[in-house]
Amino acid sequence: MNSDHRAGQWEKTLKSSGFRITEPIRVILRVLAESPRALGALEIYDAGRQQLPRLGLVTVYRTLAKMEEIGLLQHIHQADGCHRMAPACEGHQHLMICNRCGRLVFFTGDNMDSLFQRVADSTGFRVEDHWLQLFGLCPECVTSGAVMEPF
Amino acid sequence: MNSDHRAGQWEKTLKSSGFRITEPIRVILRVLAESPRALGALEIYDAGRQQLPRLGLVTVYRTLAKMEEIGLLQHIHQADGCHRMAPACEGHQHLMICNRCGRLVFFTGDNMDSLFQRVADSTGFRVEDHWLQLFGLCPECVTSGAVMEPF
DNA sequence: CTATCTGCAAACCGTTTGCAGCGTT
DNA sequence: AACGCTGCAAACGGTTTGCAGATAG
Repeated sequence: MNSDHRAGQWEKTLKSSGFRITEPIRVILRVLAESPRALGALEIYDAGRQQLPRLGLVTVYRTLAKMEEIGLLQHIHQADGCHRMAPACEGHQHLMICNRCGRLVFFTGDNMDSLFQRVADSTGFRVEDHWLQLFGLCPECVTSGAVMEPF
Repeated sequence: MNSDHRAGQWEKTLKSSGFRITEPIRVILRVLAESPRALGALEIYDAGRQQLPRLGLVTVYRTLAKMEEIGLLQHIHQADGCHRMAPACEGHQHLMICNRCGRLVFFTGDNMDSLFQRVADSTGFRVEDHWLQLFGLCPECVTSGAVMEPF
């Protein structure tokens, strides 16, 4: 299964970064890897406690911080705030977020460099990094009907 | 002066949206209009108290909320959080943020539609909205030397 | 065996709310 | 004169820290 594989990869990277692998961490990795959408710390905590009732919210925060630190996760910034986490983009990937179900879809926006070059030429700004997110409807929600409130 | 003009425009829009114009609000508008970079509520509070010592932090929050509600301001999402506010983008404008001094530069990214079309075609995702921010060095910081920590 | 990780409680920080009085309109 | 706006204090929600005990390596 794909999410098992992702969790396994994350575990390996954490271990090789010098972190110890414990049961709470394994549970958190599983919750994150199985979710099709970005999750807040409290959501991870709630889902995780179904597998490991003694799990603490603090452990969730500390694990998320480690994973973000070594580039496994990223904060997702949405209109309602910035507390959800998702797998990090790789290479030139960017994120699309479904306004209806919250599903994340990664895509590769390869040709932004010409835009950046144009902007740099016309403003004198030296572009070092960029941040692009698209919002809309994922294929499932396009076919299944009307637009609703997020989540 | 340009920032006076901007503050005046904001004041007019607030008034025509049914809000009353008071001294605290005028101070907050002035602080925002004069800043070349995005400001957090506490920063606005501190700057505002130099003009009006009895200004309350709560009033800052309430004024920012009104201004965001009627489309005058936007939240700026940066690596260190999402608590700073800046003038809203107009039309097809996007934002560049200087990694060194925080200066905001607006630019018009007119030709993103073809990218969105390509992404929509290849993923089935219906793109409804997008969000693009560039990070780098503003012209002043490019010429004045090395990259430093933000702010 | 030791350093790291854990969970709890409490601190912390940015933001919001209840309220009585003030000031715009 | 009426209603919105103000500032204060206190509540609030999300996140972080101090600590003593548990556990991975």
